[in-house]
Amino acid sequence: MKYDFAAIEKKWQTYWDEHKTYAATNGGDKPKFFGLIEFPYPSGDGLHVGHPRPYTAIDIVARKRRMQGYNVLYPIGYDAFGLPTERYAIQHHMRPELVTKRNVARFTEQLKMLGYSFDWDRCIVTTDPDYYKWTQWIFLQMFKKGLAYKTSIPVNWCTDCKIVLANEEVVNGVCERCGGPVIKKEKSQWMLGITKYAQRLLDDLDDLDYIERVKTQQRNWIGRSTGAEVDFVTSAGDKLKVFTTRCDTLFGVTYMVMSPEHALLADWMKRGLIQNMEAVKEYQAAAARKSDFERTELESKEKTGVKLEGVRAVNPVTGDEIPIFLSDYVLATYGTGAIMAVPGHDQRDWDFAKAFDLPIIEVVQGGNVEECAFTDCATGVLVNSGFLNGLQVEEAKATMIRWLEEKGIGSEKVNFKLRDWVFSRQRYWGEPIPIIHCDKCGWVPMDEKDLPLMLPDVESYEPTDNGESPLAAIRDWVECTCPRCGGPAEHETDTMPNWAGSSWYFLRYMDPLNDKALVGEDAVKYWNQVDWYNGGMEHTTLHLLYSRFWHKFLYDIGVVPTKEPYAKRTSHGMILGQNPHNFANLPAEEQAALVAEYGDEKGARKHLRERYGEMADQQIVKMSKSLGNVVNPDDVVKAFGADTLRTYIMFLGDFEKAAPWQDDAVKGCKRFLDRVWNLCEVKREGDALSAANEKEIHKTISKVSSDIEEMKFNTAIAALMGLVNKFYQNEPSRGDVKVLLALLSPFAPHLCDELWEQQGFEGLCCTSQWPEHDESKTVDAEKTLAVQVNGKLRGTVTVAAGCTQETALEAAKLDKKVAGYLNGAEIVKIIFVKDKLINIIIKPGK
RNA sequence: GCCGGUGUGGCGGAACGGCAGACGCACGGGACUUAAAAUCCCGAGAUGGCAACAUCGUGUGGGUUCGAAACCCACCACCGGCACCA
Repeated sequence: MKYDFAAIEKKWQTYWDEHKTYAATNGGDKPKFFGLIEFPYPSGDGLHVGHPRPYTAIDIVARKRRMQGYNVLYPIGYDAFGLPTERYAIQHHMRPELVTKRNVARFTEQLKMLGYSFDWDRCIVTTDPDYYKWTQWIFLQMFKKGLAYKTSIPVNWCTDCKIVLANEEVVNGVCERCGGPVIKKEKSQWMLGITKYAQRLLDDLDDLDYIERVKTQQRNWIGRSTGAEVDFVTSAGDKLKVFTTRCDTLFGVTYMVMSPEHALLADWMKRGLIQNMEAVKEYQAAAARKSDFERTELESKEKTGVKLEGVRAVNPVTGDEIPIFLSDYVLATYGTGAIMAVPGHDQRDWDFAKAFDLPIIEVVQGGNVEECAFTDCATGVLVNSGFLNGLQVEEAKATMIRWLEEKGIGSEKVNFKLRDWVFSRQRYWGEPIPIIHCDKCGWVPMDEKDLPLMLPDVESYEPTDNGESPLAAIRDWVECTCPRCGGPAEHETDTMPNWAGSSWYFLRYMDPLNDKALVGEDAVKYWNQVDWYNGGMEHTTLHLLYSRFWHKFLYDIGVVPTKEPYAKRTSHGMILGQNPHNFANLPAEEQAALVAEYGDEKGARKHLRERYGEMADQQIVKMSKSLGNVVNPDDVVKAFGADTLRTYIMFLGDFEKAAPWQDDAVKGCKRFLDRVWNLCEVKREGDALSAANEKEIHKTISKVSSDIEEMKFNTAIAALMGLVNKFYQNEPSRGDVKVLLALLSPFAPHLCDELWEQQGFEGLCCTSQWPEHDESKTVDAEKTLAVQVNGKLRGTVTVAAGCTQETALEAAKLDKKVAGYLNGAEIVKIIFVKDKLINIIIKPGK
C-alpha cells in the first residue's frame, strides 16, 4: 500500500477532534505543562510558512510532554483587533466583525490541517465581547490605581494613517505599517504608567529562564542609569533641575541646555524675562515641525540651538554665571528636560560648544579636550575641580553626591529610558476605553457590571481627518449618563491599541468560559504560569514587556499568584525566501538568455542590479508579497502532506536562526517519511529490541529526548533519519519500530498514529509512553581512537572501550602508517584521551 | 556611534578543545525496468597521483595549546536591535 498522506491526515485529524485527544483538564494528579505560542493576527492572507515554525516547535515539546505523562495545555486563539482588518472592512464595505470571522475560520482550517495538538475548546478571540470585557476590566482597575491617566503629550502622528502611533510603531522616523511620514502633534491621550514598574521589570529578569538576547534587549530598552539630580539657581530666581550621570564633572560645566519644550520657558516668557523672544519662539516652532524622520535622517547630527538672552544660571560649585541655551539635542521626555553641559567630557556637549564657541574646561585628565571630549571613566583623574582634585572618577562621583546632599542642592537619582505607554488609538476596530467624561465629574470609570462596553453596530466609520476616533461621530453611542452624578455625559471615543488584548490572553486559556472573572482562582492556581513561551524577537520590547507589566499589575491586585507570566522564553528565527531577482536563483534558460543579451554573467548581474537595485545581489531575502516569493503552507501540504511540512520546517536549520526555505529540499523529508512507511507497513515480529539495532535505538532515544528540550529539532530529525537508515541495514523487530514511531510521533503525528494502528499496538501513538533509554546500552564495546603523531592525524586504531594508554599505544604502533612515522624516533610524550585519541609526540631520529 | 548575533563543501546545515563536513538537497555511478519515473545500494571538501598516499582546508592576520571551527587579541564582511537617553 502506498503512503496516502492526504487520507491518513484527514482520518487522524477527525479522530483527534472527535475524541478530544488533546483536551487539557484543570486539575488532577499529573504534573502540568503549559506551552504557549504567540497567537496569530488573522490577516486576510491566511497562514504563511513563517507561522508553523514556532507552532510546530512547541507542538513537538507539548506532544513529548504529553507522552511523558504531563497534563498539557497547548492553546490557540486569535489576536483579531487591528488596522489591516479595519482597512479591509472599509475598502470592501464590510463590517469588521465579519471580516474577522471569515479570517478566523480560514486560519482555523489551516491550523487544523497541520495537525497541531491544540485544545480547540479553549480557543479565544480578542474581539469577542466576552473576551474584551476583561481587557476593559483590567483597564478600569489600572485607572482606579492611577496607572491609566489622560494627558496632553506630543504624540507620533502618522499623516497617512491619520492615527497616533506608539514610539514602538515608529521605525526610522516613519510609520511601521504604511511607511508614511510621522510628525509630532500635541494631543490628549490615555497613558499607562509602565515606568512605575521599570525597576521591577528590570530586576525580575534575573531569575527568568529567558534566552540571553531577550534579556539584554529588554534591559537596554528599559535603559536604567544612575546619577544625580542637581539644582542650578537661575537669574529668574527659580531652579533649573538637571539629571547627570557625571556629577564628578560639575566643575567643567560651562553652560546649560534646555529642550525647546521645557515648561520653565513659558513662565519666563510670561514674566518678560526673555529678551530674544522672537528667536526663541522661532526655534521652538522649528523643533516642533521637525518630524522624527528629519531628526534621525540628519546623519551628521549637527547641533543647532539658540541662546536665551535675559536668563542665566549659576554653577553651584564654582559660583560662575553661565549661559542657558535651547537645543533639540536635549529631549523633553528624558531626565528633567534640561542638562548641564560639560563639553570637555561629553561628545554632544563638545560638538555644541564648538558650534557656538563656548569655553571647554578639562576636569578629568587623560585625553585632549581640544580635539574631542574625553569620556573614559576608568582611567581618568580629576583636575581643575577644587575638592575633587586627584580623585578617580568613581570616587569623585560619590564625593560630589555627598557634597550636593549636604548643601541640599542635589541627590542621587535613577533614570530610565522607558516611557509611559501611549494607550489611545483613534480607531474603530479596538476595545472601547470604558471611561465616561462628565462635565461636572471629569473622567469617571464605568461600572464593572456594565461591561463589556460594546462597539456600536454601524455601517460606516471612515477615519476622520481631524484625528478624532470614528466613534466620535456616532452620537447615539457617545451620549450617555454619568455613573456618578446621573447627568449627561459622553463615552471616551478612543480605543485601545492592539497590544491590549495580547497582554493577558494566556490567562484566559486557563479558564476561557468564566463569566465571573477573567480567570478563576482555582484555574490560575493550578496552571500557575506559562512554562514555556516561544515567540518572535520583534515582540521583545513590545508585547513581551507589556504583558510582563500587566501581569505584575494583576499580581499586585491579587488576581494572579505569580510575579511573572512566563517562566521560560525562547525565540525562533525567520523563514526567508529566495530572491527571484538574483541571478543565481533564475532558471537556467533565463540565465542563458540574460548572458546572451548582456555579454556575460557579470553583465547580466549588472543589468539586474540596475533594474531591481542593490537587493538584486542578495540571494536570500525576506518573503514578501511584492516579490512573489511567499510559500503557502496549503500548497506544501497538498503536495507532500502536513507531516512532511512539519518535519521539513523543523529540519531546515537551526531553530533560533533565520533560515531560507528551499523548495527542492522538502522532498528529502518526504522521502524520509516514505522510508518509515515502507519499514512499518509490513507486520513486524518480536516485541523485544533486536540485538542488531538495540544500541542505536538507545542512543537515538537519548539524542532525540535531549535535542527536543534544547530546541535542536534539526539534529533530532537527523538522528531519526540515521536510525531509519540503520533499520534498512538491519531488519527491525516490532519492538524496534515501536520506539521509532514513538520518537517520531511529535514531528509526524498522523503517520505515526496510522502505523501504530497497523502494527496493532495499543491505544494511540501520540498518547503512548515516551521511550526511556538505558545509558549502559548506549556504550560501544569497541572504540576507534584517532592516532596523532605530533598533533597530526596519522591513522586510527580500534581498541576495547576504556582501554589504557599502554594498550592503545601498543595497538597504535602496530598500525603500518603510524609505525612509519615512529620508526627511529624518540617518543617524548604521550597525550591520551580515553576512548577518543592518542597523540604521540616524537623527536625525529637521525 | 552603541548593544547583540553570524561567517564551515555547489546549497541548507552537523561537530562536550580531540578523526571537520553528521543528516539532507543537488550531483555522479550501479541495481531493478523494454524505457523513464519511483525505489534500493555505492561514491563524493579542494589540489596532485593509476594508486597507496601527500599537501591544503571552517571570513582575514596573529596568539594560547601536544591538539583550535571552537579559547584570547586585532581586523573584515553580513544580519538584527537601539540611536543626540545627558
